[in-house]
Amino acid sequence: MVDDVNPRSHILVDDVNLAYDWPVDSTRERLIEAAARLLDEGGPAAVTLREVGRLAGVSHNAPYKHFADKQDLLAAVAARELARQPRQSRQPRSPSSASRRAGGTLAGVPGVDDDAVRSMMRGYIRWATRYPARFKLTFGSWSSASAELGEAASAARSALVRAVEAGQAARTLPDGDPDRLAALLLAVTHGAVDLALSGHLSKSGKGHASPEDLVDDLLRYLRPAG
Amino acid sequence: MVDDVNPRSHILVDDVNLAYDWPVDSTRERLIEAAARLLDEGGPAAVTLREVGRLAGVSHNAPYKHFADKQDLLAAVAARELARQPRQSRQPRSPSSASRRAGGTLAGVPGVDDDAVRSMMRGYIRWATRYPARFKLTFGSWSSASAELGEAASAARSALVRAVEAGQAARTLPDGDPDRLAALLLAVTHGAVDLALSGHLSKSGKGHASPEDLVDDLLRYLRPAG
DNA sequence: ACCTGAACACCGTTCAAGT
DNA sequence: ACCTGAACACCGTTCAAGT
Repeated sequence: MVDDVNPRSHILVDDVNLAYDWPVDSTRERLIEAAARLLDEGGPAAVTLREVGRLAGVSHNAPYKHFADKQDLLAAVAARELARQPRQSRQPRSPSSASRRAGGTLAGVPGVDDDAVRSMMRGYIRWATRYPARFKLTFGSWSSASAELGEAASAARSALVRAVEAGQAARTLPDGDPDRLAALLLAVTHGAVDLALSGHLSKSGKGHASPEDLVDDLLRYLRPAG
Repeated sequence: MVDDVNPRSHILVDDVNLAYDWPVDSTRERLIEAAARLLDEGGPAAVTLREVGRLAGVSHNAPYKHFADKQDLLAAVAARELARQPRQSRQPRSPSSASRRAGGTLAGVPGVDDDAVRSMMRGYIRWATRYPARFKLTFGSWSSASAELGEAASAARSALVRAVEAGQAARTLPDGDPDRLAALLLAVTHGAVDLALSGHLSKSGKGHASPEDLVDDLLRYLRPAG
C-alpha cells in the first residue's frame, strides 16, 4: 500500500518535473494529488472520497470543505493535468532530439525548430500513454465545465497554435488558419492515442500503426509540395 | 444477429433501422437495451443494475444470470453498438448525397462513389454526436476486452478499409497501405468528435471547426496532386 | 435453467458538533 | 475557517431458496 503523506515533507519542484510524486502542503493540493494517485493505480473506481481522505491524512468528508462534491475534485485533477501538459510537451526530451534539431531549418533558434509541432504531439502521446486514466478523465464528459478547466484547456490549445505558426513560417506546414490546422493536428493525435488506449487501433499485422506513426503520416501529407 | 426470437416480440428489423426503440424479447436483450437507454438518458451514473432490472421487468440481480457482472453487461452494450455502427455509417443519408454521387468518378457503381469514406466518417460523427454516452462507453477502458467486443471492432475497421481502397481506386486518396490510411482517417474522426464532445475543440471565434470540417480538411490534404 | 428477496460491505453526501 | 463522527440512502454482489 501507499505510505502516508505528511504535511510539509518535500520541497516543491521545478517546472520541468513530470510530477508523479509531489507531496504538497495545503490540504487542497494533497487531496488533488491523492485523487490523481488513486486514479493511476486503480482507475476511476479506485477514487473514493474515503480513500482520498485517508491518503491525504484527513477524514473522509473533509474534501467537502474544499470541493463542492466528488465531481468537482475530479475536475480539479483534470485542470491540473491540463495545466501541466503543455509544459511537459515542450520540455526537451533527449540528446538525440537536440542533435536532430541541429540539422533543422531553424537550427539557430532554440526551441523553435521545424518539428516543434511533432515534439509537442509526441509529448502529448507520451503523457496519455503514461497516465491513461488521467488522460481519460481530462477528456471525459464534464457536466459543469469549471472555469478553471476551461482556461487550462485554452492555454494548452494556444501553445500548440504558436508551434503551428512556427511550422508555417519554416515552410514545413501549409498556409491557412493556424487555429484550424492546430485542431486537425490535435484531433489526429488525440484520436490515435485514444484508439490505441482502448485497443481499437489494429495492434498486429501489416495494418499496425502507433500513434506516433500516424502523426508522422499526417505531417508528411501536410508538407507543402514546393 | 441470429439470436432466438421469442413469441410476441416485434419482428427483428431491417438493416437500416437506427434502433433506439426495439423491444426484444429475450431477457438478455432486454437487459442490454435497458442499459443502453439508461446510459443515453442519464449518463454512466444512471446505469444501475437495480434500474436496469426494473426497466427489463426482472429483479435487480437477475442480470447475474446473463452477465458475469455489471462491467460485462456494459461490454455487451458496447459490442452491440460497435456491431451496428458500420451499418449505420453505410446507410444512404439523403437525396442530395445521392445526386452528388451522380457526379462522382465512379458514378455507375452503386455504393462505391468517390466519397464513400467521407460518408462513413460523417456517419461515425453523427452516431457519436447522437449517442455520446454510448460512444464514450464503447471507447472506454476495457480491462477484459471480451472476444465479442474485439470481433465487432475489427469488423467495423475492415468496412472502413474497403471504403479506403475504393477511394484509392477512384484516385481521390493517395496510394499506400490502406489499413494505415484507414487508421489515419479514423484517428482524425474519432479525435475530432471526442474533443468536440468534451468541449476541447475551440467552440467559438475564428478557430472554430466542427468534426466534419476537420475530416474534410484532411481529405483535401490527402487528395493526390495529379 | 432462470429468477427472487434478504443480507453484506461499501460508497457519496448531509449534518450537528467540535476547535 | 476547517475538520470530525454518526447517520442516511443507495449501490454492486453474494447466497439460500423457490419454480
